[in-house]
Amino acid sequence: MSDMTNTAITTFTIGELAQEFDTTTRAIRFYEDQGLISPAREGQKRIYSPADRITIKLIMRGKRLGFSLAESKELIDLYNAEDGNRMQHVRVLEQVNASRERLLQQKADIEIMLLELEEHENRIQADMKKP
Amino acid sequence: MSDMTNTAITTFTIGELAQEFDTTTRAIRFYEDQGLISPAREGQKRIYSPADRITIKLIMRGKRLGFSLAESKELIDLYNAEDGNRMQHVRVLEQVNASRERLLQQKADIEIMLLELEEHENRIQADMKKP
DNA sequence: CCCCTAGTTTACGTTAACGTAAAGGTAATG
DNA sequence: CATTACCTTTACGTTAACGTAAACTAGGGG
Repeated sequence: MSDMTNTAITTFTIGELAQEFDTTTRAIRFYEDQGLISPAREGQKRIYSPADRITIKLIMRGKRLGFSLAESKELIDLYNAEDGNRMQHVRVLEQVNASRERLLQQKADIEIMLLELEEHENRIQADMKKP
Repeated sequence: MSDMTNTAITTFTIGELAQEFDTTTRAIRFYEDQGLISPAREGQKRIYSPADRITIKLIMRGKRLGFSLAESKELIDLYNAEDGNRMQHVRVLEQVNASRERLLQQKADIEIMLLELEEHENRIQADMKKP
């Protein structure tokens, strides 16, 4: 154990997170560069908190859905905006709705593509029994 | 009417399709360059068939889901592979399953993000009533 | 005949999201 | 004490997906 004074806070190294999310340390540093995460430092070394880890998880999920890093950053900033006055709140709610609509559109696209895949699969399987 | 000998086949110009799919002629020509479509020609001019139009629709849907053009091309080739022997069929079915799994993963990601958005929205709306 | 619109090719420019290489610091380990 | 395993910064390279500009053609209108 490295430090008994620590109150048992789980932290992660950049290598651990890279492995867990099947990415590279270069990528994770790049996300920091773009302002999506700001891990603590212990000397030179980056120390990632559970919250940082969640943020990376969100980034990866965004990537799977074709979100750009800029878009993911918007979402992250959205969730991190604790200090809201009413003006901010309204804008945040608008952003939430915009994101929701995008996701629903994607969901609809997925349903269509799944149906088309199934149709195609059926045609092929029918084709395999015939000649 | 341009030609009475034509048997009433609907065709499209590149400009029409660019408008319909809210993109540019440059983009559509690029897709051709990458081998995703091969429109007919009338002299120099590209003439797009309904099938070409469907292909472009598929490309656009793919883009909304974060598919690269290479990935969309795979799907298009998948659908266009009418001339299948059994070897081909097996590979096609594998491809279909791979695509399906990807889409299901995306769908799961979307459900999670929708839930998170809703949670966040609730927190904010609760926050707006308090102080 | 001139202009306008819509098409064409060719080619260089641009942005995002890292990859890759170089050069170095640090801590444990044989 | 030298090696190994991770970490660091800096910086140039790369790929995808077009954007943008230049220069040209073809057809219809006034």
